Amino acid sequence: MRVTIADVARAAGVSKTTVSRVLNTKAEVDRATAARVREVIDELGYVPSSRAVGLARGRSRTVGMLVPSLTWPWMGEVLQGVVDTVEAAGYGLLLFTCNRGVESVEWFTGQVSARAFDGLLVVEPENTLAAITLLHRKGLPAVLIDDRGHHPEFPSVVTTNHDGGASAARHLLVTGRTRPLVVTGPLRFGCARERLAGFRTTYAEHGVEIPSEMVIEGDFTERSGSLAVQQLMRHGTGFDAVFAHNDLSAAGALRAVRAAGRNVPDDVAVVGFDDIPMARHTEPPLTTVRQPMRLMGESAARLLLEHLGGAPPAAGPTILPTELVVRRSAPGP
Amino acid sequence: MRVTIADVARAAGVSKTTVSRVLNTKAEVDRATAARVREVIDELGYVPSSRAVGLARGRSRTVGMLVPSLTWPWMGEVLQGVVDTVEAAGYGLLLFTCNRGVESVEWFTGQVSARAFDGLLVVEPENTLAAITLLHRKGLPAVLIDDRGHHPEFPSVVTTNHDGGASAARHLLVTGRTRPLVVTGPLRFGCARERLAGFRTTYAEHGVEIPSEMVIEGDFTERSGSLAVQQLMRHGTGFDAVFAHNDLSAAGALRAVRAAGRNVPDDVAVVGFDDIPMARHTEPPLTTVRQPMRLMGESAARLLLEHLGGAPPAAGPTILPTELVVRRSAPGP
DNA sequence: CTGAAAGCGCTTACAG
DNA sequence: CTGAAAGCGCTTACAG
Repeated sequence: MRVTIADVARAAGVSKTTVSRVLNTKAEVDRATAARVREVIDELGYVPSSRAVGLARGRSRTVGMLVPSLTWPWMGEVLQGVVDTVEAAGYGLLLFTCNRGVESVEWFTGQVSARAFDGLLVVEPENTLAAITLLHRKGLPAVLIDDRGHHPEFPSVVTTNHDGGASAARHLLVTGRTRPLVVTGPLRFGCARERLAGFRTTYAEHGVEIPSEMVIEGDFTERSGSLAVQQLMRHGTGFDAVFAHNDLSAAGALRAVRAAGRNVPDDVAVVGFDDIPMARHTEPPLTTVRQPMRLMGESAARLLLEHLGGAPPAAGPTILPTELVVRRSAPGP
Repeated sequence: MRVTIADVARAAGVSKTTVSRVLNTKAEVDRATAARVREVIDELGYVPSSRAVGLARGRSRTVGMLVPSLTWPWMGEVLQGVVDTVEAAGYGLLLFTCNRGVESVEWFTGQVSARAFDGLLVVEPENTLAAITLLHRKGLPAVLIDDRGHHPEFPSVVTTNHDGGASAARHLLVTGRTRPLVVTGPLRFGCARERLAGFRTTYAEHGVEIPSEMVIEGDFTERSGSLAVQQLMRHGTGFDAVFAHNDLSAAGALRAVRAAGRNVPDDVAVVGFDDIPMARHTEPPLTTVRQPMRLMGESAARLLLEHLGGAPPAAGPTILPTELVVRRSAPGP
């Protein structure tokens, strides 16, 4: 039925060994023989079975990728960066989600044990970290993307969260905002703590201490942005800016501010984080700290592939810079 | 190093055949023997190698998915539906993109020939259709998602594009809009033609023929929405509504209308198609025809899995209903 | 430069 | 109910 290496060998009048050699371009094959074999391969349309190759070689030329959810606004960019890089290197990408909870994790670890892939790319695993650490210690090469929790045990690709927070602060300070509300991400995440620290430190350097009631912990949802704003208003606490730790909660904050009849940016400037597609479509469009998601995906994939190719695992995180994107919700001076 | 079926057999004092039987829960194994084998399996933490199983069985319990791009706003939903369904059935998902053009297609067809997966899910292939049709004819089970071009040769999952267009028309008619501008998708796509037909027919049924200068072909980009509006305004042609064939171009149209100093929805109502996350964040939020993207992913996956499980391929497309989501850009009467 | 043979880790007739 | 053996389609020492 399907054409195998044996068919090619027979048709070319050589051994399977020789066919295998020209397939893998080993040096020691006679030029004429190689040419003949290649002809037969084309003629028969032969393509080696990836399963058989994988079994014989002990690796599958496939990398796994585990993500918490595929519907997060910036996940597509990360994924695209990963797929492009991985494909260009001749690897396949096996995709896993934690969407179904424990069941997902079990299925996933099963796939690891089954050696379904050679290495793993992980985005923010939250509840899977224990499992992944275990697998990693047992020898599964892995790279973390946007390591929320700081796990120096893993190679990782991260953005400059601290700097990003600082750049938001500088921008707001330059435009004269001295009473900012900060809507953070979950503070158990390193990225949220860093964004906050960068922001706060910069304000402090300019002589402004941000009081604790002006820092409200959110959870990256739009709702948490609205709630934070409403809470502050209820208490009658004045503020002239909002720095939210992602664009979704920034959009929520922005909406709540306007719903309260106050103008953005005249009364309150709003700055987000991420620069998801939506950020250009809020009213007014959102000033935000851009994370290079696609590049992060590419870098992580490259790191993993290099490791799979024999290079030593990266020591320390790869750090990619954020960039402030100024739009009308917080215009320049 | 890694524990194999031979190790289990030895430790349990049985043959590999027997271990394989309990692994695959064949009936003809003695209960006590089976229990002992299972114990050893747990003890040793044995998991069968997916490569070896795949090679021996001739199928890999993996499905491939080919998408044009991962960064389209609704792709995440489709993907999530697919992954959840596929994982729950114990299959892996191998992801491919056409992002790198010809190279991608070659890589992809190579993976097919290499039997890297058992079946294929495809979203809107545009330039890959020839290749996919060939593979399909050669026996690759495949299901199309949101078949843009109408290829009855393939099983597919689609939405009610005609109905969707009709529901947009009814909504606008009920609110008294008699001079609508239609910004279509590329008319080589069946979905765009159907949305247009549904819309036009409904208007015609209510005695309103939409003149051809009020139908402008777009390309699903935001820019094409803005351009269409600007073009019409330049010509001084009056209109009191816009129906755009996706939310991106609807957002562009909406923005252009407002930039021209006209009010949405008072002067011009705007209706989109898709209901991507952004639709809730335009100003004003977008009324749109919702496509059940996640459900489409789930349905397509289920169709493919059934086929792989031995069921005959689905005859005719699976049709999932659209739903009009009313927001402020085109409120109800 | 080339090939026979063993091996990768499973499954599956076949025989008992 | 159980096992020996062949087979899935490759790669890789080893020998020549």
